Amino acid sequence: MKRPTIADIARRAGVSKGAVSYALNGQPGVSEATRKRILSIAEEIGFNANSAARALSGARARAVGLTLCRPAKLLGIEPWFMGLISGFEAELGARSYALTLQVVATPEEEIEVYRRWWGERRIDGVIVTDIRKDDIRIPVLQQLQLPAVVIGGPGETGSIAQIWSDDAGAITEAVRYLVALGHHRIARVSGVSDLLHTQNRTKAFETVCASLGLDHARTIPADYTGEEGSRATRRLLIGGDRPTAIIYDNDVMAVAGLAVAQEMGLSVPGDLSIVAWDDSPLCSLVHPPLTALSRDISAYGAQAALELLNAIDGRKVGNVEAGRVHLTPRGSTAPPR
Amino acid sequence: MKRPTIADIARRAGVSKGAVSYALNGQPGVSEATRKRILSIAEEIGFNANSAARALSGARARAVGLTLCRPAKLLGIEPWFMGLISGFEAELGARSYALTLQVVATPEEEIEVYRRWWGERRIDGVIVTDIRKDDIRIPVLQQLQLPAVVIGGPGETGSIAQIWSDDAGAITEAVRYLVALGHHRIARVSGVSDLLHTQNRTKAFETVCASLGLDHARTIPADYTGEEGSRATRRLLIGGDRPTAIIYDNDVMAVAGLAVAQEMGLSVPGDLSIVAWDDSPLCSLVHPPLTALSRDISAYGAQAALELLNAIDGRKVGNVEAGRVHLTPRGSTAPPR
DNA sequence: GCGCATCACTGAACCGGGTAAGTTCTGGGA
DNA sequence: TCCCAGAACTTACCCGGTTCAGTGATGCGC
Repeated sequence: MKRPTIADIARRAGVSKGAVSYALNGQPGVSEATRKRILSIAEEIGFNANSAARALSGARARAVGLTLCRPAKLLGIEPWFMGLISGFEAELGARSYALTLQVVATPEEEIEVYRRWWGERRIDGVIVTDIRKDDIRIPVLQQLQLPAVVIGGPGETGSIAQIWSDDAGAITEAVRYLVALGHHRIARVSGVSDLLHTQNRTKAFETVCASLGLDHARTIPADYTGEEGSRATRRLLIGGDRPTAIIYDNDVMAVAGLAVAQEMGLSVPGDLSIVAWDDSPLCSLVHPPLTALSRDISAYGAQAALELLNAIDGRKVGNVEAGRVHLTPRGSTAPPR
Repeated sequence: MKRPTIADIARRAGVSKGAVSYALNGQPGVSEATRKRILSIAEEIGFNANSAARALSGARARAVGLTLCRPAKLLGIEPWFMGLISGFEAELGARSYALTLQVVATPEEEIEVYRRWWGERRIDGVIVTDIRKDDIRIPVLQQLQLPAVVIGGPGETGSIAQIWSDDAGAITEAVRYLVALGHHRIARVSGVSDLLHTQNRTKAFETVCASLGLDHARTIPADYTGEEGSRATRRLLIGGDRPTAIIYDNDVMAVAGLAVAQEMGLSVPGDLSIVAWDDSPLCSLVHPPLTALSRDISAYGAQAALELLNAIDGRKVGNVEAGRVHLTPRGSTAPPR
């Protein structure tokens, strides 16, 4: 089956290629009558512009790139990325931008992918996640002048757009809630510690605990995986002055922590209260369902995509705060016995 | 920063564009010495061929497409797709093929996306999942002559390559194992019932139960979500002759089923044994860890990508059985009390 | 009735690689 | 010495859109 081109349309409409191009793109230069005729022919023969030809002349690939830099094992189970991806799609799909995905192992490899994409003109911009302090990807993107949007922060991203959520406010709310329930010994199991948002959360956690006079507050670093979540939880629970509440930096570690508590014969929430960061169906799936810090990840992704499209179109972009994180109380939190 | 082109290389090497193209593609027509010189210049200035230009002349986009047709909520939590994606990437990345993703709501919309991709020449082939009986996507792909590989089955896909796993054998093994433990009342909570592999599993489940003389065997249809998993489990457990073992068609429903059992005060595996289809970190995360039907999803994806690349290159493709599914016993199965 | 602006369109160049066809040069055999 | 084969290139066109300069035709004001 032969793919129709604008030349086919031009022939049938009895006009030149140029006129067809103007008509299809809503440019001035053709009469309304001709435009209608051309559009109806295009519709009739099922015309879609060849993306390569368009990219070659117009310098717009109509695609954006996303790299996933997490071990495959974790990628699968963490709802975060898929939520983000659905959000992107909502905005991208509406403007028929494609999303190109690449799984990488390290930030260095990620930079290589950016360079390759840029050289190949394969994408018009990238979405950057898992931002670190003094992230080595930022200067490369600036040097390449590759439009980008950073998810996470707030941090220093120079001229690059940024979407972030108020992690400090959220963790403060969670700690205050636990204290209000009567907890005094609160611990936290954190995600990968060189990520910027982990550092922001840790700082905020320490600040609020200090201000409330909680002496036993401490953060055990982990890496978002269930294994590390279990290990950190065991370390916390076998100690003499074990915490009565634990806040986990993601849902996977929280579920793992719940399993450890059950395995040790502790009742949740009687002996231990659990709060998960990032609500997902996983949190309501287990028993008891987990109290969580919820945010609309999909909306977060949509907002990021929109910001990136703005950057690609050369419009002004900024430093945007995403929708609020709010606490969703469920069965895993209660006053300590 | 200007992107280097073959014209830049040609100028620096003192040869024509054509010679550079031959050299870079390993074609005959240039001397070994010139080829080396050209390659080293390309390396030095960080040349990457413009994918649009290449696609336009060579008619190869060096990208493959994948559509995800599941509600966003489920997409996030099911490890299956992300596992598959990592698998694809392993093969695609090695040949610098890109993976283009699109989230869709219905098979009809999926067909629209295929047509658009085809018209835009954006991709060289597609990976088709969630295959149904008399799937409406198959004839469209054949008509467009769009290279494709179908994941799932076995079923009728005509000339299109297919990767499938022995679901019938796996469910037979699971039932035999439960019977060997002493279970007689075994139920199953299935996935979306018009999917081909669900039907294959249901048929095999009925066959093996009949051959073993299990009268109480029954399948409750669900849809892979935690909500439906819970609902089906409740229906099964409140009945008079409640099953002593349940097999779930995915891990998410199995975890939800475990939570329902705990909520109803039933002990797992004392009062109820649970088997999950598709092992994932989620299964080892909960307490007790779930006995699962394991398969290497990532390898499954890699195999599919390889088969698709073969189809794109016009090589013969066939009907491939993926690695075996095997039973991984964990804490959620035991003899009934 | 003339000049000029505007509209509607055409023709051709262009983007950056791929490749068929043509050209030049070298060396070996008769 | 001449001829021819083959290597090592160059030239030029192709892919399918976009865009800019140019061309008639029309309308409008004076």
